[in-house]
Amino acid sequence: MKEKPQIEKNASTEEKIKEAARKVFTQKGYAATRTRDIAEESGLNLALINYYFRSKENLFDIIMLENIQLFMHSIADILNDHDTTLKEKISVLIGHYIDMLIRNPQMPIFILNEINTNPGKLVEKIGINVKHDDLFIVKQWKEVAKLQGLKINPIHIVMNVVGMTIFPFMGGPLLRNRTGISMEEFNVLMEQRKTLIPVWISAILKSSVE
Amino acid sequence: MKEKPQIEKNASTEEKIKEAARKVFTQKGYAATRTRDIAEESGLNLALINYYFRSKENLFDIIMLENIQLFMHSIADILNDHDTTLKEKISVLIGHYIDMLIRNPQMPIFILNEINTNPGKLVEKIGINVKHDDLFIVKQWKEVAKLQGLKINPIHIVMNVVGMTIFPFMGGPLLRNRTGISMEEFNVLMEQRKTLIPVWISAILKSSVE
DNA sequence: GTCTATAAAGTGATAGAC
DNA sequence: GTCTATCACTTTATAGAC
Repeated sequence: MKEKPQIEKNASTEEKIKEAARKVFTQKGYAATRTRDIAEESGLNLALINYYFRSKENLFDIIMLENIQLFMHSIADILNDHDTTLKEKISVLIGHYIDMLIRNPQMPIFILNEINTNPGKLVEKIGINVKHDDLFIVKQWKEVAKLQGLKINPIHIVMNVVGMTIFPFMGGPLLRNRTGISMEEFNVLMEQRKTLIPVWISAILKSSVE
Repeated sequence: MKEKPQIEKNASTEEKIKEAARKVFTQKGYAATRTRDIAEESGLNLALINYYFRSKENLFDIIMLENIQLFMHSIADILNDHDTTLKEKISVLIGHYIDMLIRNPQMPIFILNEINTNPGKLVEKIGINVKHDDLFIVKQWKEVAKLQGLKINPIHIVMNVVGMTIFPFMGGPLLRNRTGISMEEFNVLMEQRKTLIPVWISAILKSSVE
């Protein structure tokens, strides 16, 4: 996996602007960031932003699309892997996301807030490009559900996995403020959750037999 | 519990502005809302906003403080109730929040986003005003944990309860878009979760004995 | 490609009439 | 208290020199 440096020294001007924009947009949101902020953050001139990207909105769209692709990246591959069990898929997925969220803790709140603020505009850009029913994990779910007699809407399980994985990062700043735990301690807890959440999901499934 | 009408017809001018501001701020966030939006939404004049509230920021602070108080309201009472068990407290809390979130689904993303955007400014205003260790629920947790031999940091349980309860509302717009389920169907799922989440939490606790 | 200067449009806030 | 008109300032975007 390619590591992305905070501000690459010898990057092209275009790339410098994108990196700066990614940082500022993610931190302050679209409306609150000024093109001047991006220029300052990148150490470049204000006019260059329009020279390379034509407009603030266009630059934002590019950044956001990349963010979303990063978020969706490899999900389909994981969910469609024919060589892993259902449980294994869940574990891999959770580990994958927690790793990414430790590096980019502000991403989910940024993405969800922009979706919320601008309903319709962003949602259509998000596509796994795979029909749900074609995913191997759906077949596996149906098998397991039948075998174990699970009486539960799988959407609830999805909500639980995603909520338990992502939410702590969204509430992190507030939580750390209330409890006084440090960023390092917080990340240790998140690392623990990589192994804990799959266990909890198993327990939830066991409690959902009729 | 007092029901709050969307736009009260015979409300005072001050209250009309507050209602409009609450709506627009919650939908678009602080930076993206213009005082003109609030004026238009309230059906009143732009100048009245400054007449009654002096500035956009001051109005926002008032709205946000009320939102946070609504969010925190009665939590301490529930957590400190000497007449309910630990499990009952969790059930009451979840039901309380899901009811509120069905009415105000955008609230969490709004609040968390503003906290994220403006670190420090809002966090200090949020206070349960009760020392954690004084809460009766903490005592109950310790008892239960000792009795059942629970080996788990209670912060994980808090994250799970809050994440499973609140996150679905934050991801709701995206989820509905991807799955095609309607707002009504979504709310039915949320109603189900009032009883399901407590069961799941029990299952998680059972799986956490050493 | 990169910069300075400035146009063009928006935005929070207020003065002053009613 | 409420309105219209307007000021003062910010912000995006571009023209034009280098």
